[in-house]
Amino acid sequence: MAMHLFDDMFDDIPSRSSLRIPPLQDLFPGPSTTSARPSPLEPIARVNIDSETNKLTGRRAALAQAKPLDAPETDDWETLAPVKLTLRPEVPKIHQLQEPPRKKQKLYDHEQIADFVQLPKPQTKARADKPRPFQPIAVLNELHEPPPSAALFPPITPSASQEKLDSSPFRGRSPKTSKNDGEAPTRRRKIKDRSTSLATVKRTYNRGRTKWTEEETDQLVKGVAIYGVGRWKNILEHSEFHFKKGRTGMDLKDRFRVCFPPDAPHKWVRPIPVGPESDDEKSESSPAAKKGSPQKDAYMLSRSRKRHWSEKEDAELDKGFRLYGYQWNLMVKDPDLKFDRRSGGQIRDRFRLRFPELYNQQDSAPQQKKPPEKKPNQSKKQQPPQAKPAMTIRKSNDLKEQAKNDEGDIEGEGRAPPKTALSFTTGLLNAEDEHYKLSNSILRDDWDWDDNLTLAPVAWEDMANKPMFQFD
DNA sequence: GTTAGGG
DNA sequence: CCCTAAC
Repeated sequence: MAMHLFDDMFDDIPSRSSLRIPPLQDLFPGPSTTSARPSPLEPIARVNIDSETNKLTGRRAALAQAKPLDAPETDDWETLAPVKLTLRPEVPKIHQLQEPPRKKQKLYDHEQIADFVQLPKPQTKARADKPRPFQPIAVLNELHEPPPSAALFPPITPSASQEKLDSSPFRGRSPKTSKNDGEAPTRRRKIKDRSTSLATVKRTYNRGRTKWTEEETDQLVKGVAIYGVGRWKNILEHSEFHFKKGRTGMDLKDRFRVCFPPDAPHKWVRPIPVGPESDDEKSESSPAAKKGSPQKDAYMLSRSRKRHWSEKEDAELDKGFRLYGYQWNLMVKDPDLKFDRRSGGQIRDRFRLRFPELYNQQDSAPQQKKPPEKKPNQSKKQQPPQAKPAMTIRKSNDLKEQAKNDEGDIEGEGRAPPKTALSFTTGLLNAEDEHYKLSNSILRDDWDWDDNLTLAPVAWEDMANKPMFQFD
C-alpha cells in the first residue's frame, strides 16, 4: 500500500529534464558499488539491529561503514581514525577575499552538498562578538567565576537565588574554552515562571554556541542514512558516532535543516541508485528510487507532520468532553464527534494544553460511561447509575489561574477563545453571571436523557468540579 | 520524553 | 540555539 501511495506522490512532478535539476551526485559514494547503496536520505522504516550485539546488520551496517569521497584506501578507515578522516584543509583566506559574498542560496549548491565531507560552510559574518557581561573581568583575574563585585548586585527578585546561579554569564562556559572547541556546555534547566510580576524579566539564558565540526556533520549525514530523517535520538546515540557532549536531538535536527533545507530538497537530494535492489530491504527503498527519479522531499517521508488543531476540532473536543469527560478514547470512537484522525492521546494532549487546570482535576472527576445512545436498543447491559462523586470545592486561586489562562488564549490567538462548554467549568467563578452558568451547565435542557440515569453524566461532572458556593 | 516548526 | 505545540 505504501508503495502505491508514494507512486502518486510524484505524479505531479515534472520530468527531470524540465526541472533542470543539478547533476545528480552520490552523497554517499562508495569505492565501487555505488549502485548497491541506498540513498542516504532514504527514509528507513525499519532498521535491522542484531539483538545480541546491538549492532546494525545487513545493508545498513554496510552503510554505516561508508567512506567519504576522499577517504584513504583502507578498509578500516573508520576504526583507525574515526575522528580525523574527514578533515579538510582550511579554505585559504584569500579565497574569501576574492570571492564576493555568496548568496545564501549558494550555500546549498549541489556541488557542495554532494560531497558530504565538505558541507556548507557557515557564513562567516565577521560579527563583532558581543562580549558577555563580566567576561573580560574573568579573563583578567583568571578566575572562572564571577568577580567579587558581582555579589554587590542586588537580586532581581526576592527568590532569585537559584536564578542568580543560572544566570551567571560564566555558567557552563569558562573563558578558557573561548575557542569553542570543547564540549558543549551543560544545558540549563528549564525554568517555568508563571508569576505575572516577573513576566517582563527575561529568565532564560543561552546555552552558548557549540560549533559543528565536519566530523559531526558527517556523522549526522551517516546517521540519517542509517536511521532516516527525524530519528535524531537514534543518530545521536549511535555507538559509532561521537557528537560533542551536550548535543541533543534538537541540535541534530537544526543542523540537518541548515545543511539540507527542506524547502529546497532538489539542492541536496542525491540520485537514486539504478541497479536492482540487492538484498533484504527492498521494501524500504522508495518507489522513486526504483523509477530512478530523484526523491522529491525526504522530509515528507519522515515522521508525520504535526497538525495544528483547528477551531472546529476544538469545538469537537469541547463537545467530547461534555459527553465523555476525560475518556479520550471514547471520543475517538464516537462517530458524532468528527475528529480527523486524532488519537485519544492527541485529544488528551490538546485538552491538557487548553485547560491545564481542568485537566489536573481529572483524578477527582467521576468516570463517565457512554452517553445516551440514539438508538437505545442496548438494553442488555444497563449500566447502573454512577455513584455520586465526592464533592470537591475548587480553590479560588485555581480558578484565577484558569481564568488567566483563558485570557492568555485571547491574547495569544488574537481572537476570542471559543466560548465552549468547557468554559462553564473552567471559568465559572470568574464570571459575574454565575447563576446563569450554573443553571445552564447543571440543569441543561438539551440533554438526551437516559432513563437509566438519574442525572445526566455531565451533571455529576459539573457538580464534582464546579463550586456550588463562592466564599470570596 | 521526543520531534517539527517557527523564531 | 531557543521555545512550544504536537506527538
